[in-house]
Parts: sequence; C-alpha cells; structure tokens
Amino acid sequence: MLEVAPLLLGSVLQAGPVRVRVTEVEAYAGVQDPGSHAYRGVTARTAVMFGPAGHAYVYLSYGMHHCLNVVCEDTGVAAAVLVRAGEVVAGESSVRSRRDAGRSRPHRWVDLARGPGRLGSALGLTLGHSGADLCDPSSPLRLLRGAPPSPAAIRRGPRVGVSGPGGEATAYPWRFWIEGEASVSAYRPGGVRRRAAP
DNA sequence: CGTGCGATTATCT
DNA sequence: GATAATCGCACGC
Repeated sequence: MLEVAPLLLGSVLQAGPVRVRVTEVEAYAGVQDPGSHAYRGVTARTAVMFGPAGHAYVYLSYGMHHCLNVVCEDTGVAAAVLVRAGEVVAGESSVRSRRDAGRSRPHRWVDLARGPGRLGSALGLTLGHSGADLCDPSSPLRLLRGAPPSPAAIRRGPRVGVSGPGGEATAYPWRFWIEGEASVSAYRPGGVRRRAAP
C-alpha cells in the first residue's frame, strides 16, 4: 500500500464532466492503524475497505464533507489511500456551481479542490459513490492514468487530522504530495507550520 | 497575520 | 448520546 500511494500522485479522477489531477494523498492501514476507520474491524460503513482493490470508499466527515479513499490490497485486508487534494483540470464550471454557491466571492482556482472536503465537493461525491469500481468504464467515478510527477518532486511527511493520544500522525509518516504544486503548498508541508523565523 | 469556534449528520457505543 | 481522516469565517493584534 505504501508503494501504491505515491503512484496515485499525478493520476486523474473523473466524475461526470469533472476531472481532477491528484497532488496529495495519505495512506491508511487497516486493523493495525488507530487512525483508520477499519481499526475496529468490519462494519456496514467500512466493509468496502475490506473488499478488492481499485474501489472507492466514500465517507461523510463532520456531517458535511464527503471524502474519497482508494481501496488497496486484496479482499480481506483493509487498506486505503485518502485523496487529500488535487487540481481541477476539466469541468471547472460544474465545480464552481457547487463550490461557489451562496458565496459572495468565488474561490481562487487552486482552492477548488485543495483539501479532502473540498475535493469531494468538487467531484460532487455522495455516499452513493462508496463502493464504486474506479476501473469500470461505466462507473460514475473513475481513476485514469495521468502524467506521473518527477520522482524527485515527491515528498513524504506526517499525516494530518489524525486524532489519538500517542500522536499517530508522526508514528505513521504516510502523507505523500508533489512538491511545488500550488494546491498543496499551503498545507503545512513537512508537518507543523512554523512561525516567522527569529 | 494568526488563532478560535460553529456548522451538521452518519455511524458506532 | 458522543464522536469525527474538515472548512470557512469572525475577531483580536
């Protein structure tokens, strides 16, 4: 799975007219990872994470954000990669009709899919997308190959937003992103954001 | 420019 | 009934 995560960088997600190039991902193991939804075993929600690789796991975060994971490993082994950010490369008008609705000022282009919740909104995800086969041409949500980034531009660091007393974020440095991408540059690359240097 | 908090609901105990 | 893999805005300096 840790081998698959960086390979997702640069690939393209497609939902209807919208296409998003992935620039940031985060890996989650299954029962041995306290930060994973699969940590407590199989439930109705997490069942797809125990299914075959190449399917989508979509969940609702904080009651309002739909976040997308790509299931890795084979049936019986829970592992997934959370897609944290990307850049809109097609269908921008469809994205703006959702993202800019009821807002006084439009988003900057790089903000349209920066962050897991925003990316889910950009793609128009719903819980109905959970379990979709990303490799099936008839699926509403697909994963296409894109130009891979330069291997030298790939960075790795602590995960974001993982709760737990032991600091699981630093225990598993499983966040991967493309250095120099505008859609990730503001996302505390390398871990904690520093204040101005002394 | 940095920090703090409210929104809103599926899911699990 | 509590919790959560977040976001956007308000406010204080």
